[in-house]
Amino acid sequence: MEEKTNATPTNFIREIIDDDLKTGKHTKIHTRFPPEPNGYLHIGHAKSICLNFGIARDYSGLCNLRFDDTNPEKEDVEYVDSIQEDVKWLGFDWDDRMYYASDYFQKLYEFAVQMIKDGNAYVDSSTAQELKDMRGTPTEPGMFSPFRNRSADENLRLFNEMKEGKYEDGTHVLRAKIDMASPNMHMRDPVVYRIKKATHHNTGDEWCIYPMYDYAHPISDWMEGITHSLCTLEFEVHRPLYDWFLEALNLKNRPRQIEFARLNLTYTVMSKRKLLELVQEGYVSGWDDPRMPTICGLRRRGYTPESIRNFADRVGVAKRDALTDVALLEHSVREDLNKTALRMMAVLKPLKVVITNYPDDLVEELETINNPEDETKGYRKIPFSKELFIEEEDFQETPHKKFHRLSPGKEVRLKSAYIIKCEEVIKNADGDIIELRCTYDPETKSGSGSPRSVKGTIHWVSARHALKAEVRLYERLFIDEDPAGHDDKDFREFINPDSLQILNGCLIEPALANGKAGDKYQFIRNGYFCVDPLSTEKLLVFNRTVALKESFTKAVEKK
RNA sequence: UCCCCUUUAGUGUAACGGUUAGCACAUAACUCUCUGAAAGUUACGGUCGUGGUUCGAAUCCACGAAGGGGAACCA
Repeated sequence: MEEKTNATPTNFIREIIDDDLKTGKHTKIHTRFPPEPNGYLHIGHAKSICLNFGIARDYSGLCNLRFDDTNPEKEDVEYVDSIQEDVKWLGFDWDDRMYYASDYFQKLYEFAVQMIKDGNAYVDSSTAQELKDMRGTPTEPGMFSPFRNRSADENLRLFNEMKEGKYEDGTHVLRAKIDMASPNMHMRDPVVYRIKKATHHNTGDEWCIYPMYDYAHPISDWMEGITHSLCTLEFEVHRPLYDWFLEALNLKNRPRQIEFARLNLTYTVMSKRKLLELVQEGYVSGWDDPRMPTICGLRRRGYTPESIRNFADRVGVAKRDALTDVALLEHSVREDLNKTALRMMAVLKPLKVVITNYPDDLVEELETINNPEDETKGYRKIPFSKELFIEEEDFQETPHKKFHRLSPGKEVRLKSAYIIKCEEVIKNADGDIIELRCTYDPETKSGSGSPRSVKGTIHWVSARHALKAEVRLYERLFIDEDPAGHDDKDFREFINPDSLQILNGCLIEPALANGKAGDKYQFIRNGYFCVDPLSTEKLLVFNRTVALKESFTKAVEKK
């Protein structure tokens, strides 16, 4: 369990850490995963979680979970709960180091007072619009606010009054005094505190002034003893500010911010706003819809934590914007499930087969292996009888030349059972095939050592013993590789109308009767499936996690 | 328009001045198979461009191009 054969590949961040360890800059590595509790975590967060917690694990360091909750209007406990659940589910543990940026509000306030005393911050009483107007543009420097030279005493008094709730939202802000002419807009006297008379999910009504991210983040990192503060590329231009606050407050043992490219996956969207729109506008059933790239969606879809961690390792970490092929994610689950999932017989689109020469009332209990990749998973019995169901598409009346399943006069092996031969095709008045009449060769029972072999082997269920089930097949949610990547088109235009297909008449082998939510199986020759949380004894519901790779249909389709 | 970042096969990533530029996924072919899966073998295919430095450049420099980010009292 401990030693991994497939070690996490190195990356530029690990190289920086190696170097910091070598030079003695640090002796212990400390990272953090700092989500804002304003939405559900998705696969992109999983990358960050695996990076931060993975580094802590590999360097015998620590990784904190910290809720970056400096904006009460957007945050909610619903999200802090789901985030904890998802991080744990992914297999990571923050021990007792779960923090909130809001835990630091008092300290943050004191540091702000210090900055005012040092002449590094001032209260600005301009309106938001005036602030915007004075900021200038990327090509033109900003202008000094008329409030920029208020005395420290006046600033202190005003800032305290802001805190005491004397002023309304938007009437004053605290600003860092930096450089209104900086080519980096973030350095043009950024807002440090704003007034928000809102109830905070953690601190309630204790505060009515809230620190901005740019200010709270470096200090929170510093207070937790973070050595490497990893974030995504869009914060690159914030780094000078991050460093500026640490410098202005003369803090020692400073954390270092390092940016990496966020994860993008083909055929999906990753922004919280877009995911929210998919939920709110009813394109999906909720945050945990199995088509969603959210952690809870992937979990419900049947993805395993192991497969997501392996995926994150394979994706790697770098600084260039990338669009990762979702096939890599799918490969990661297949790889994991192939080793762990029990094989089961399940017929999604049933076609009746009657074995005419099989005794009417005989039921044989045939033995089959649970997972050929893992002998220790053992064997089980499957009932076999005269009337069976096979997969509709495993029969072709006029077979394609390379088709080697069942067709008139041809033979096929029923997995773990017998070789059968199709003798007669029964059709209804409309000409639809409704039944196949076959004969079986009693000498070919599985495990009997029969020398006969046929090209095809198909799965089946016994009509009398099969259970009914609902099976949900999922396709990609979007028909475009990069639905959010078109300036001229809304991502909704690329929604795949056929991303969900519900099959109602599926028939599954009786061993599947007591599957519990989340149980994972391979339905032989069909794919990997898991029991949906909404599944009941009365109505078994399965989600297809991912189909098996299928070279035959692909080859045929190409012709 | 100004600032910052990035650029290696179809995709993702490695190589840190000296390797036939590696690995994974994808794709294709074959072998095997009581899953047309898995497994195994093979194939395919790459350093953004132009100059320069150097005995030697994916790697260093310059210029250019392309992509991304940046002007919330969001994170």
